[in-house]
Amino acid sequence: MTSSKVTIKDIARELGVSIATVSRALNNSHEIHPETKQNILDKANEMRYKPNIQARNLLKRRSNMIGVVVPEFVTFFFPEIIIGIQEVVNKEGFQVLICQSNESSTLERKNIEMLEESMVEGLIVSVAKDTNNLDLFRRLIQERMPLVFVNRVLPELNANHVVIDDRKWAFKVVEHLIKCGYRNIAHLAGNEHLSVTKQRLQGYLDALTAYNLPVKEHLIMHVGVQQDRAKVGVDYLLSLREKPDAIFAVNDPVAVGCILELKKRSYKVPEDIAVAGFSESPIGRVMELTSVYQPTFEIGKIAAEKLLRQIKNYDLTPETVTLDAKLNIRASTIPPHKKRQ
Amino acid sequence: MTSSKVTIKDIARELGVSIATVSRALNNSHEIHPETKQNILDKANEMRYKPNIQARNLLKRRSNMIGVVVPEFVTFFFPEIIIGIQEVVNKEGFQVLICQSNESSTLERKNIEMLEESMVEGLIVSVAKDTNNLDLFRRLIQERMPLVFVNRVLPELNANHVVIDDRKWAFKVVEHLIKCGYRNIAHLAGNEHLSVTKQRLQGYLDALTAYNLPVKEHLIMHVGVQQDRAKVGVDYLLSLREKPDAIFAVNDPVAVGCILELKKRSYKVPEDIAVAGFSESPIGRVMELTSVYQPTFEIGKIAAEKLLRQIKNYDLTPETVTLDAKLNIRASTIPPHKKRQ
DNA sequence: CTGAAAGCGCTAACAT
DNA sequence: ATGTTAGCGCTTTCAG
Repeated sequence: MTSSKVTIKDIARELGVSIATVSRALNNSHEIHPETKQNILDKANEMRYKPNIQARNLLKRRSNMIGVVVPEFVTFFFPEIIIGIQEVVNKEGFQVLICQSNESSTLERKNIEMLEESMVEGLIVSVAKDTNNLDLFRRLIQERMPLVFVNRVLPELNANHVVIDDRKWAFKVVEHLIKCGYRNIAHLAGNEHLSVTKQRLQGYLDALTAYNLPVKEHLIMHVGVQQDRAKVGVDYLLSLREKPDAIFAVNDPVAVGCILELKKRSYKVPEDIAVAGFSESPIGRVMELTSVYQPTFEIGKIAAEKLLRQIKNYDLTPETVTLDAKLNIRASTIPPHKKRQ
Repeated sequence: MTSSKVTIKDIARELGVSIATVSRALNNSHEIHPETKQNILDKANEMRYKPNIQARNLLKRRSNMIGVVVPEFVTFFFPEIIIGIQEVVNKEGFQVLICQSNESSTLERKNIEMLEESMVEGLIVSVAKDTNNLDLFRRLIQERMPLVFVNRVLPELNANHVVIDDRKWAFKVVEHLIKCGYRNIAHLAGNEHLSVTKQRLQGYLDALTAYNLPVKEHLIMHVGVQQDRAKVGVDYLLSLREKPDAIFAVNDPVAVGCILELKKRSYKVPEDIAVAGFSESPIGRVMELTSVYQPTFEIGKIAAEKLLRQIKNYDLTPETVTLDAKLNIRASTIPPHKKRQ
């Protein structure tokens, strides 16, 4: 019934040749008579032969699979990275095993262990929001598992990283806000361990300093990276005596959450409070949210290329690739006619 | 270096036992002395032994992998279905190979062939918008490949399907519009071959008929399922002498596209034209779009369960599972105070 | 309770 | 150009 029952042995028996000859025909070796080759190919086709990859993989000690672990894949961001990855590795005959850690470092660990058991030849990882134990990754590196981090990376590790310059682009966002005349700019930051959180916060601080604005600690709050976390941030900021006139959120989900919360409280964006995000999302675009566009496909592609090179043992020196990005200014931060100053 | 170099042979040699004994210990067989077993387990641990799944799979003629092919996974919908799938099959020790056809039946075919080559034990598929050649699927069914369709199904095929009642829920959407007083309800339909297109169109027709409203062919247009396709639909509908007062779009992306296009032309939603979608999306929620919620996780879970049962040969009679859904009414269709009538 | 041996499907020397 | 043979790492009879 199932076609995968047919093996080269069957073809060999059927044609009265040896399995080696069949194998040669199937792998179009040159050391085979064209006629026998054609016969075998025809027969294989007729018998609906399908090679058993597992046998071949066992022999070659390969699996032709890589693993990808991301915090989630229900929003566009990681899926787009994954598409970039697939595009590159499929072309090289690799399959991709995709796991989502659901922002839990425990599940992340389990995923990675599952992927190891599945014998993936390499791993592309974007860590969960609470990942701060690096032992697992240290072990992987020590065991020479090809490994590339994307977006949410672990700079402490001597590994491959593919990122944008979060610090620089956060600076640009805040600089834009300052140039629009906003002076009391709050920052809703992400989870403390995350590389992107630290970098974007630093960019925010850089910009204030560069433009001689005071850093007000009470305008900075770590709320996390998810949309529903915006509420506590907005609640807090609006409770201040001196309310902010702009909010720079760690990412688009939080920024979108802010806009919704502000609207709920009848604050107008940007008239009363401007809002900017990061890692431009489709939903942010629809809401006219100022944000930083990340080249997601490109991130995936570059990460995949680096991983393949590592798998093939080309270059083994870990390296950080920093890709370009773009600040897109939209209605959520454009003040109506020289608002102030 | 690489831990996966250690085999049961190595452990056996190290301990002076046979590989059979090692195998027994590792598979906690009962026919082994507890002490030798413990020794072996300790040694395996010490040597960082990792079983070679491929060898085991080869022997057992399994792969422990299933394939999933969806049109895309950058919007929430299919990712959520996939999460449901993973949840079920991971628990059973299966891995999931995910492919996106990018709405192309050609790529869909390639994906499926790639998955076959990877020796997946079953397939969960949601077809591309232009899939109308069923030969590939007929072959799969004939070759007894376990197969479940979700959302975009092929009713012509005697296969497993997991869906909601698109016709019924489209009826409910249009019924709601009618009850709100809208009388000139247009339908922007999807690609003609798609099951969901046909069903939702039928539900639209059902509702008009049920409420004794005339079916106006010129208010129906097949535009496709992607957001950017809304433009041609809106252009057309607004060019009519008798413009519609409501639009029922085949899905949320098209509905969102409509709202954006209407706003661009200074039409107010819902005051000038109401808009309803289908398959509620996060972006739709933010835009206050009336839509039908689909139980995405559940769809994935049920599909996975059916597939596993097929793989294990439990029940082989193909079946269509119809899950419940929910109409969520939001601002995009609520007329301001008995608008008309 | 343990070991020897066969074999899953395939490739790659090594012969012929 | 083709066949023979030896495994890849593992499980599983079948003997002892």
